[in-house]
Amino acid sequence: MGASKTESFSFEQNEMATLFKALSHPARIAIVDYLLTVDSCICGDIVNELPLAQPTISQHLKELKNANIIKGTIEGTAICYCINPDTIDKIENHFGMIRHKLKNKCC
Amino acid sequence: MGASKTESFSFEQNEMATLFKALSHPARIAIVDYLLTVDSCICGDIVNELPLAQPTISQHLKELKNANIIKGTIEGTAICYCINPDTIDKIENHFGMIRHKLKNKCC
DNA sequence: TTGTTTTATCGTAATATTGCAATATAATAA
DNA sequence: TTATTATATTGCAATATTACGATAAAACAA
Repeated sequence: MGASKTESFSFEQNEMATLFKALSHPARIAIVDYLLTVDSCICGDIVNELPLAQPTISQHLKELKNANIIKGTIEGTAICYCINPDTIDKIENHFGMIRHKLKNKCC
Repeated sequence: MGASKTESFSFEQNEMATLFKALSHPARIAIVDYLLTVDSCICGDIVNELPLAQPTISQHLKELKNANIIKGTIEGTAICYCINPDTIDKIENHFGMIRHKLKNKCC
């Protein structure tokens, strides 16, 4: 064993787990943070911003892109990455649901 | 290589990454879901609810506990787990911040 | 005490993630 | 065309995660 038993869980559960997994690394949190501080959706100077090698950043960007947390558009030789607000909405809604269910609970 | 370069990132970035990592597995999402559906904070019949062996559930519960997403109180031989609303708050605040910074952005 | 029930831990195999050097690809410039 | 720049992919070593059988520990009952 060792692999996750994803087939045992619902689509929604797997979907949320995938979103959280994409955000489960400090470098990827830092990338999201950085994309939020720059006013325009600046591209690969993320490599200059973070203490990781270019292939490593590229890999983290790919994971964020696969999870739909960011999207990238080609601009000449560069690629412009930015946050996907729809996915942020989806995560916020999930916590809204949790918050709602948590009302009138003990503990 | 292979280990995360956690020391290269801020406390907050590591903290959020740790929270998301705790939620990055469908079984742990399912545990949180289940704890939200039961009215009282029911304990280890999570084992009966999920298609995973007892040691595996115990391990997942430990990770959720370490991340402060759930807390457990001893009740005789059983242990009663429930959601920690403070941690839910913390995550919601993080997305509140993202939402706020995302206002007036292009892409 | 012994037995029962419930949860945690140990040990280990299978698999996944992280990080980077080397290399490849894509778009533009000269 | 060749060069340059920016990003992606490959390959691999180090490490982490997942899952579970076996076993231990903790709380109570008889």
